[in-house]
Amino acid sequence: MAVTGDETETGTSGDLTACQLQNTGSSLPQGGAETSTQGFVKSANPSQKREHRLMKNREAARECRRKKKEYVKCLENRVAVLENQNKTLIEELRSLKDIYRHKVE
DNA sequence: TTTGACAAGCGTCAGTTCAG
DNA sequence: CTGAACTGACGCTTGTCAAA
Repeated sequence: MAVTGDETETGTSGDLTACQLQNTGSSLPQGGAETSTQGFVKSANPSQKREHRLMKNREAARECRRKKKEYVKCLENRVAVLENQNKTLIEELRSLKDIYRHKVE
């Protein structure tokens, strides 16, 4: 056996932490250099404010999609690893059953 | 070559969440 | 309470591919 031993190691425990989507960066203050932005927002006229808001949202949407894509890829990885692990365990069980049967006979 | 179906990516809006 | 960030939903554009 030891067919997929290496893969199990990269998978299970690692992916549990790697596949987190919710709190990876969403609630972080994103850079922290908001002072200039705030100054701008206060002095800007409504159409400038709107433009600024749209730009911010555009970037946020892009980032959101990037994170989601990464998360999905991570989950798919995890599925592959677990499927391999499952296959290995089934094989192992079969061979143990076989050994047992020969002993009994 | 043309055309229709499909997937992927994008921008925008609206609703939600959270820090200040 | 308010402003900023996040995200689901919607419509639009673009690229790819198989069938005609």
